[in-house]
Amino acid sequence: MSTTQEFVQKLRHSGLRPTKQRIKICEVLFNTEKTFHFTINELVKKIEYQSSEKISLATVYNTVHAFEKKGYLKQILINSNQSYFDTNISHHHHFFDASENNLIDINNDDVGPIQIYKTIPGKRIKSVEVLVKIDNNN
Amino acid sequence: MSTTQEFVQKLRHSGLRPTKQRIKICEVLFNTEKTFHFTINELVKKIEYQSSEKISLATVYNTVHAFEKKGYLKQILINSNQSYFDTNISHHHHFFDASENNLIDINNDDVGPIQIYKTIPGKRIKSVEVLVKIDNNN
DNA sequence: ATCCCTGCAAACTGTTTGCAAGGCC
DNA sequence: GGCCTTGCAAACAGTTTGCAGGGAT
Repeated sequence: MSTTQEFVQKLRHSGLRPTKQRIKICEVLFNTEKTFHFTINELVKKIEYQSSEKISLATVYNTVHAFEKKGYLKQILINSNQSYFDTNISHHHHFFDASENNLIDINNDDVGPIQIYKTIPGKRIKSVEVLVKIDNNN
Repeated sequence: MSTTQEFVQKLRHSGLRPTKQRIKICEVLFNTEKTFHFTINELVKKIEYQSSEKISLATVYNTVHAFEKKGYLKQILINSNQSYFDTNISHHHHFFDASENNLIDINNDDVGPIQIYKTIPGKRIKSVEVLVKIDNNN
């Protein structure tokens, strides 16, 4: 749990003005025990539900992208018509359950070391992400 | 290199009528030495370039999805506003070069065995895909 | 006072759909 | 002939943009 003051500082520290909307979005995103995945639409609904106030769609997009650029959110790499974001910014992997269109975290510890035996000249590895597709067991 | 006859048979065998458009798309997709990645738009342009005839966008979408369902194409799981497809249907992995928005294949042999130490009850692993993000080395 | 941010609507992009005309079996 | 397929345009969904008004410093 964080206080409003901490969010204000966090925003200031990133060069983002602590507006009412951004603070509200911080509360919805970061005032939880567990990290979670969301789409912009889900986030908008969550905001309305939690505060009975509405934040303009464009503002939500702006803010989410600003937070992603600052490293407070990660964009999830699955192919979908909509963008998924993750409040878990630690390095981790995902199960993608195709039968339910559901995404589940896998901790870095739950994946053995990965060897890549191919290199690209002039390029350096930035991250290695594993996507495990799963299915109903029948 | 394949002949038109082989494409006709391939289509027939899949329960798809061998129309002029589908045969043309087969030629563009499968009459190459190397496999490649593409978006629908790139494919449309490639068709126009190679045959100076235009195939309706809706037909290209239909056909690509039909081919994907039949296993002749794979959809690539990167996050982008557009869908990427791959004519390489063998199990393999990808480098994603963020600085150039470029996707490079990694053969299955070039990735060591991957251990997943987490299971989801009632679910079975269908595939494990690795996405290696790379960067300019400076 | 200045500059940044918000909110609305319009614009845009990739994709899907409905339907009439045409092609394959 | 019957059914599938094509092509066009319209519809659709998610996202971005332009701009006027409002808020933060």
